[in-house]
Amino acid sequence: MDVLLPNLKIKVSDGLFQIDPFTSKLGKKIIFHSVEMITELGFEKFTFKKLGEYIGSPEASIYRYFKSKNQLLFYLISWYWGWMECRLILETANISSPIVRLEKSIALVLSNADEHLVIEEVEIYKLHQITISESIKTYLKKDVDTSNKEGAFSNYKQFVERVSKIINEINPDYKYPQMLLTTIFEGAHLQVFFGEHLPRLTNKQNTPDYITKFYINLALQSINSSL
Amino acid sequence: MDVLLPNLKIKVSDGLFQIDPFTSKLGKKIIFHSVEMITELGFEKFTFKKLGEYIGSPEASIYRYFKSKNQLLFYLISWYWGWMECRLILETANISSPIVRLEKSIALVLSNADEHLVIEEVEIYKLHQITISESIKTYLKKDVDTSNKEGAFSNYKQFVERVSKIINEINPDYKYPQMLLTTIFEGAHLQVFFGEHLPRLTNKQNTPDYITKFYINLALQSINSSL
DNA sequence: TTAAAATGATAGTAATACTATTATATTTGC
DNA sequence: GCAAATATAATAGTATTACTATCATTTTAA
Repeated sequence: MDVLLPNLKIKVSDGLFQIDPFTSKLGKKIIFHSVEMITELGFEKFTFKKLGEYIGSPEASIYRYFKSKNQLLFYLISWYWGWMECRLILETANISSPIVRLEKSIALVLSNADEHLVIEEVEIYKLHQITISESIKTYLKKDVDTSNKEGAFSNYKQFVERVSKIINEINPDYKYPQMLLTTIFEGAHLQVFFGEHLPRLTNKQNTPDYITKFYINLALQSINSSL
Repeated sequence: MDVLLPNLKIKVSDGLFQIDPFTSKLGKKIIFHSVEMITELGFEKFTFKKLGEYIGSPEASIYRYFKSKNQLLFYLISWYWGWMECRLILETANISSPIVRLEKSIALVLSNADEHLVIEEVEIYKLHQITISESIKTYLKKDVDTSNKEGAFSNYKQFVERVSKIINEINPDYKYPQMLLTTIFEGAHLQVFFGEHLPRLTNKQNTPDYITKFYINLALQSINSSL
């Protein structure tokens, strides 16, 4: 896909960085290696000091790109949803059936990229894992309203919005598209996590796409019910 | 209800405390005021130092009851699910229809208590709010397997288990009761939060119980589908 | 070529999440 | 009622975190 979209530039709200990291070598190193380190350590144990040591730059230089490690995480996850929207557009183009488009959208959220795919210095596979375990934590905070104003969730909202419209093509009277979709997207990420760590909270199956199928069924049932 | 169940003692795994807080005055103060402070400050900005200053005891004394602030949060949320299971048992007793029992179970997760209800030093209303915004964060961590072994999620799993059985009464062939329920419970908490802070990610209605109705419908549709 | 901008090197700060030690209350068993 | 055991208070200390500040040096752009 990097071959197909060579001039792709994912948009991220400018409240999510101090200097656009893609404008310099150091910026790109910050992106690439922060994704690596957060995947490995988890966000909590990740620090700018460790990142600085790893890439051979002082902490202070990283702070010129991102004012806090929270801002960096917002940036990465926002980039992820921007990237997901691109994929969504591509993968649903030229499909007339809204049901099929919805199915593809749900499958997309659960599908990870090839393990070695790197777009714009971003290791997609690792960023997907970060999103699964960290994204929900970014809004469940006391200062969510501030983060929201800085644009932390714009790309996610836009993604949800786009899929909502597909739902309303299927059933124009359906009243809960956003509610249904966030239930599905957040639920889907959670089931992946439960499957690995808390199996009694899910129903893991041998087929690789049981989660996708479950949520596609859930969506279609709800959309077509007379709620 | 405190009148109905005067001898109620909620069980919490003994990996979630160092000394049972209900065995002493100080312990009870820790529980009561930590619930207050976490509600007010959010868990991140809550510290044992602040709590100690507030209740007039040194930090070190609190550490004898809970080895970390994480352990205290696990304790509180575990207590919450223990309490919820009690309510579940009471509220579904003597109801023969499993569909009605399931409906009551879902409604229960979304219903908050009276604002001034205090059981065993716990302000239920505030603990419900803590659970909404903090519980999901407690498992999405790198050390989830350790916390799990310490019993951090036992009460939640048991609650889910109990409701799962109701689902299987409705449809013995249904394969995904846990997956459906965690989707609903976590989703329900999230929609409450979105309704207050990120309205574009939900579909808030004027009726107070629109979330409950949405999830009850979702559950019944899925359980009766031939998935 | 020069000045502006970015980066590096280094230092410092307040707060966090604890641990350790010793003194003083409080409770319990006899 | 009193000693022994136990719980709590008072105080100090540590490594780490999440930054901020300053100034020298390198890189880049006009």
